[in-house]
Order: sequence, then structure tokens, then C-alpha cells
Amino acid sequence: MDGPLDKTAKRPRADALRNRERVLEAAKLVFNAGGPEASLEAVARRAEVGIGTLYRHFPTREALFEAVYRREVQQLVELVDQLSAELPPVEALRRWLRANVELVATKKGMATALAVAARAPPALMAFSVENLTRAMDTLLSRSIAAGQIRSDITAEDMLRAMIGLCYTHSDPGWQTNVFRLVDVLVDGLLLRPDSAA
Amino acid sequence: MDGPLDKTAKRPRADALRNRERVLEAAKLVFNAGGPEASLEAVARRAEVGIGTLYRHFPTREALFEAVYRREVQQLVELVDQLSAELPPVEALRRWLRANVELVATKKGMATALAVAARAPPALMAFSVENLTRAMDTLLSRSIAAGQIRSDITAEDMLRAMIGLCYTHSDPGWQTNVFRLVDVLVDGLLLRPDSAA
DNA sequence: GCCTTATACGGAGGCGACCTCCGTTTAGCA
DNA sequence: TGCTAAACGGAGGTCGCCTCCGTATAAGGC
Repeated sequence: MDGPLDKTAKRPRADALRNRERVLEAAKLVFNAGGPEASLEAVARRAEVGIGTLYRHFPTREALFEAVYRREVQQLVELVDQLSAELPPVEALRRWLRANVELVATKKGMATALAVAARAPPALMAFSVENLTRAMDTLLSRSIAAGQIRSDITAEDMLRAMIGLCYTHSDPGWQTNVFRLVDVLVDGLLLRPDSAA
Repeated sequence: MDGPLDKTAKRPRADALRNRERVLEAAKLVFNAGGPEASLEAVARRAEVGIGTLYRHFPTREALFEAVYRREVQQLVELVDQLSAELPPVEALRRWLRANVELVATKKGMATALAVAARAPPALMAFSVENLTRAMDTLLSRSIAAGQIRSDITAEDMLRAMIGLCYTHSDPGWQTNVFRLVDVLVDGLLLRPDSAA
């Protein structure tokens, strides 16, 4: 059986880890700027690694997409703790929703990647939905526990609403408009001490 | 001013017309088989024209897409007359709806092209919606005039319904399922002489 | 601290797709 | 039939994809 320091899954070398991270960061930038068709060699150049290194870590373009996407979901999840530590519950919620919008907004040509996402491996979909739901739930629960928002809204509801808001995604000033809608949404959740003005 | 035989818009040469058509037909087959990423040189080979000829007629991949798509809409529109001439009104309607489904179904990899279509030039969208609506209306009107279906359903309603049906588009046996739904839809439109069995 | 070697790196090179450019062919007209 | 504008075709330059292998180095044993 595998002991506490499992030998079969030994840690990769430090440089491998470092390069993997560099490639992911570069891929995020390059894909966001140039869309999902962007040249993988451009990604490698930007990451300042050889093209071979890129292909060793991510054998296919899809593998790279998936890794970038997982990482972004991961970062959104981590943002929850950070915002929660720094801000009052409702403000943390609002900022996090905005961060979601920004993520979609930066994906200019990546919009096509949405279509790709529709055909994405189910495991990836499940991973995203699950993690985002949990993150959303954390934020909602905190605001509810603080007695500041209504308690009959679920994380799934909010996620669906966000997907709806982002689905239109037709350009200029889009982000501003959706930010406004997010504010409306959050304000709508608020419990007012008294309903009078 | 332009006379009856407008010189400014003179007809292209016969070979140009012929080659254009060959390219479009080839593009339809190649894109349906290989998706929207398929090689343009493969299209040219299949059409048995030089790659230069392809590019002269369609300077960009998008231009070719658009032309293929317009042509398919056009063919759907023409199918209306043909079906109307051969079949009783309701049957013509049913067959035409099926033809729509088949069109979507053959676009295997082309599914991505739907996403492309979402960002398509508005003129193209308008062209499609307008023409398909008119075609649908022709068929509906004939059935209504024959007193065979209810008269409170508009062409826009039907179009929306079809889009909804095709939107899921998740694979195996998809076409069969949607065909069934189309039948249900058409049957639902029928006016029965008497509601009793 | 040094040696060993599994691990990872880099990029040259083969391949195929994209697209341009221009010499050749041909349709259409007088 | 001859002329010419229009159209054809494909060679070739460029670029991205991906593989393969010689070189470099991290990490563990001595």
C-alpha cells in the first residue's frame, strides 16, 4: 500500500513546476488578447520557454485551455478568502461577482472558447460548477449570517443569474452595463432595516 | 443613369460563375465533414479549382462561411416551393421543419460555427431570419388557409421553437429525438374535426 | 561537497496550411 | 477569326504545428 510519502507520485522537479506556471500565465495573456486561435509558439515565446517545453506540459491545445480554465476557477475560489478577510460580507459578495464579470469580459476572442466550453469534458464542467457554487455559497452564507441579505436565495440561483447576465456579451460598454446589473442584483438581496425611504 | 441593361453591374464570365458554384458546393461538404477549421486547400482540391481561384472568389474564410450559409438558407427557401407543389399543406410543413433539423444535424463540427454565427455580421443574421420567417409563413399560411391547423401561431413562434429544439444538440440519436418533437409540434397544430377519438 | 542519473529543457526541422502574385488560358465580343 | 479583359492555377514565401534528440540541471546518495 502507499505509505504517507507515496513514492509512486513523486514531486516533479522545481524547474518543471516553475515552467508550467510560466506557460499557464503566458497562455492566459495570449489567449485573452488573441483569442483561442492564438499561436502556441507565441505562448512559448511569451513564457520564455522552448516550444518543446510547452508541448511536454500540455500535449494538445485543449489540454492547455483546460489547465488555464481550471486555474482561473481556482483563482476565483481563492479570491473568496481574500475578499472575505478584507471586506464586510455584502461588499465581498459584490466584489466577487464583479470579478466574475471581469473574467468573462477579458476573454475577448475567447468568446469562441465558450462554444468550446460547451463541448468541454464533463469532468471540467463539473469541476467548475462545483467549485464556483461552493465559493458563491460561502459568500452568500456569510452575508446571510450577518443578517444583511435575504436568506431564500441559493448559490445555484446566483450562478444561473450570472450566467444569464454574461450570456448576452455584446460589446461596447458591456462590462459597465453588467456591473450595474450586478449592483442591482446585490441591492435587491439586501434586507433593509425599514422599508420606508 | 443605368439603363435596362445596366453596364456598371455586368455579368461575370460563365467560368467564374461555374467555379464559384463548385467552390460553394465543395465547401459545404468539406466543412460539414471536417468542421469550420477544415483546410481551404482541401476545399479547393475537392472543387477541382486552383487555390487562387478560391481566394479570388472568397478573400477570407469568413466570406466563404457566409456564402455557404446564405446558400443554405436560400436552398431552404426554395425547398418550400418544391414541397408545396408535391405535398398537401401540413405534410409540406412537416417535411420542411425536418429539413431544417437535418441541416443543423449535418453540421457536425460546424457546431462551433454556431458560435461564429453569434458574432456574424448583423446583415447576415437579418438575411437569415427574414428569409426563414417568410418561408415559414408561406407554409403556415397554406395550412391555415386549408383549415387544417390552428391560426394563432406565427412564423416567428415556430422559428423560435425550432431554435429551441436545435439548441440542445447533444449527440447520439439527437436527430431522431428532434424529429419526434417536430412531429409532436405539427400534430399539436392540427385542428381535429372532432375532439373525440 | 561531489557524482550520478533521471528528469526536464530547447529549438532545429519536417510538414502542411495560409495567402499572394503573376504568367497562362479562355470567354465573350466585334 | 482575332482581340482583350477577365479569370484561372499553382509555385513559393511565410508561419504555425508538433516531434525528436542532444544538452543542461535538479536532487538524492556517498
